[in-house]
Amino acid sequence: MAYTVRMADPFLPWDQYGKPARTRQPLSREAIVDAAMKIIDEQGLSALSMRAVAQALDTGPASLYAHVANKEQLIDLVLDRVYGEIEVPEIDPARWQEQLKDFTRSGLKVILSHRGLSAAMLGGPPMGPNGLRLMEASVGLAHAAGLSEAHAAFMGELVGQYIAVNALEQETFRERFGAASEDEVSEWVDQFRGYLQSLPPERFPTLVALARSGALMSPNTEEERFEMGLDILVRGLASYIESRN
Amino acid sequence: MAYTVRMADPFLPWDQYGKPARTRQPLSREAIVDAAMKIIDEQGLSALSMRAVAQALDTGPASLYAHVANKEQLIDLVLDRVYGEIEVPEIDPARWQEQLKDFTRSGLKVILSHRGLSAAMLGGPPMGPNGLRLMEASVGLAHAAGLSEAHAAFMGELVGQYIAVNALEQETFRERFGAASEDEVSEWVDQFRGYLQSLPPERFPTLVALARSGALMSPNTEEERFEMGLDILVRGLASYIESRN
DNA sequence: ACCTGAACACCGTTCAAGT
DNA sequence: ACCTGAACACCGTTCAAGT
Repeated sequence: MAYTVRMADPFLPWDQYGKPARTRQPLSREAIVDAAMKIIDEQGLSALSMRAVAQALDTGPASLYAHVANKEQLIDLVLDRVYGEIEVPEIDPARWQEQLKDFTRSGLKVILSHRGLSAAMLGGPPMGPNGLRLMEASVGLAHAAGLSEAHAAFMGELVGQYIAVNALEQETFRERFGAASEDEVSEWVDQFRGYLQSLPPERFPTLVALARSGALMSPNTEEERFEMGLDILVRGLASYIESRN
Repeated sequence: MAYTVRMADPFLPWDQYGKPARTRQPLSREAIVDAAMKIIDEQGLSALSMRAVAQALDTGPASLYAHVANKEQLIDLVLDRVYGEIEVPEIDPARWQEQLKDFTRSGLKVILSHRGLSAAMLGGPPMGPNGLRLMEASVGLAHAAGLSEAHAAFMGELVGQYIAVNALEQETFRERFGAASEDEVSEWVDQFRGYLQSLPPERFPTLVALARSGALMSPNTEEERFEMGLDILVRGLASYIESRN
């Protein structure tokens, strides 16, 4: 067996007498969430494992379980921290439509800045402190728009789902074509268009017409698509509210 | 080493001369998809593993890779088969709203009957043969309603996302409370209501009012919630279409 | 061409043992 | 109370070898 240097060895000059050479900061829930967040931001949610978090903290995976119930809870904790980054509006009933849109846009931007986390948003309603803040904002907005609290609560969920689904869609698209150049993407689109054109027009009249019509999908960029869906959502809400009066 | 019975052993009485005793049907993509589907229906998508599929087919996991590129592709194949179970309407432009709603309802019902699969729906636009059939139906419906093909294509995606998100929500709810009795659920709701009531009313005015107002969420059942969201979606679409004329 | 056993490089979580 | 090493019971996928 080889001789290995131990921290407590009093003969090493860099070892300050009385305390161990390098006190690693002790494990804590906060430190664990920090480490998890860093992994997600750098490598995406799919790279998050209890083992990776443990390694970042220079310990073994089993040690994490003293501070966190399981991986699911850890992700929820990260998610709630991320929710804290989303700006919420001061509610102005007269401008609820524009405020709701801004809120949704800001939510999308934040969640997209933590790769892969959008998938975790669909795990259930946000129940952490920051999640409740968001709930209050969107439910409050819908309430100010004229919905009962109960209907407004449902509306808050719709908005959250809209953000999550859009973030997820944009992420999976980037994952599939992220490495590809613009040329490669448009080549792929051309191929797909060609495939649609080759379908039997009796059974697929609209898709064939679509392929022939030039643009495959008219809201073309991610942003245009997000905005169009958001417009439809807000229009639907406004129409629903009107129908109740 | 123990003597092990071999299929070709000519001395065993149940071994019919000339062909092996039990010719297992050969592996095929179809058989693999069958087996995967059975596992999903019985135990949910989370129980689907290449190893489980292989075991069901009495072989090793490596054998599957001669017929299927990877697990992701296998899930896509299962998904497309499930898409085949969804009924599509004969398009009648005058009734597009009701037809769209029926189509969405039928889609939800089918996807819910294959536990966990809804999560896979969010992996991208459906590109298999049955998926294209659905695309033609929803895009055709939106086109009949007055949208350009390109806008209609985007609309088709919205509908798919709405189905997926609702199925996913209902499934995660059942997963979390599926084992619980109605009493346990309502006890949990009461607890949550109490928590909301205890929040500082200055910072959470709407949530506190909501908790005090009795019903936590007004569309109460899964079905009511689905229908209300669907109503909002269709209203939004109708309003959007009108604004373009 | 298809199938196989064995291996690679991972997972989340538990548990007895240490401090 | 907190941390650890080791193990349990899994994963998806690859690869050389067999038929």
